[in-house]
Amino acid sequence: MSKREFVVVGQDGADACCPGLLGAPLGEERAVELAKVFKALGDPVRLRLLSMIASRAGGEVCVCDLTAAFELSQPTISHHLKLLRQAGLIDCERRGTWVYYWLLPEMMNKLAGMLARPADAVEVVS
Amino acid sequence: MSKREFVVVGQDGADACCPGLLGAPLGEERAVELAKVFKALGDPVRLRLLSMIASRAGGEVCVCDLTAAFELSQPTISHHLKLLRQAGLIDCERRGTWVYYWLLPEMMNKLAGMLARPADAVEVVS
DNA sequence: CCCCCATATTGAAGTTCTTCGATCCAAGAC
DNA sequence: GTCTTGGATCGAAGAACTTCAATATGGGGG
Repeated sequence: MSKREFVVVGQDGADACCPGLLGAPLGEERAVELAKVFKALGDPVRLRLLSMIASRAGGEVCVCDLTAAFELSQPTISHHLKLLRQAGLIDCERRGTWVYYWLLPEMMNKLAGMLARPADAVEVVS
Repeated sequence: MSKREFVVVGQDGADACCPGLLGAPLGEERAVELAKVFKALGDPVRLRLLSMIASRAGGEVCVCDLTAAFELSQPTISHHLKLLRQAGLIDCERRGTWVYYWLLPEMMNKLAGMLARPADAVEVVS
């Protein structure tokens, strides 16, 4: 067994996001947090929900439209939306009878930054 | 229920990657494929493994080093490495007694591109 | 040839995830 | 107030995931 050790760089404060996955070994805490978000993306239904929400022109989608787009029960869609919201990927608001969801681009940018190679990661134009 | 429909743009051929999550609603097939990759990233152990592999200077890591870095059994690490490999994120080769793993940057770039906003997505400098 | 070491595979136990039907809550219409 | 409709929550069933001990495989060394 080649005796080399891994120096962990991770956890540089609550929201400091920047070494990325590819720059230095991830600390366990940060890995647990990041994994929650990727896990939220790890389901076809949730990916399609997110994509529908993100690509809608006005920036907002009514739950009724989302539910109608799948052959799944309404509670199931509601559950997936909840997971996406808990992952920090979307948010919602009730307006009268309907509830509208929209994308939170910060989290998407953060993830994209984590995946990009260190050289490319700098470039997240907001 | 507001009667609007979603036009699916998805599946533009095997590996055409480009509308991204945020540009147009994802087709089911593409969602299923993408979800597999994100699911592979949705576990803290696998995230750390990937990060260790990606950040290692020489570009390659011996399994023995990876196994030593966790308090998990050797079969468990082996299983996680297999999932990462099946997701197209890493590859490996046996050289004598040891097996070495390395990152496949194409998949990382593809994912980063999917998450980036359409405007930003163009910029994957190889 | 037989033994040893590094990984992979198998099989099983416990946990978590996905989904549903049933039910509850919020808000508008009457 | 009562009714209706959109959406969230609850509880349960089945599938999938994580982990381990045991075992198999592949190569080098004696």
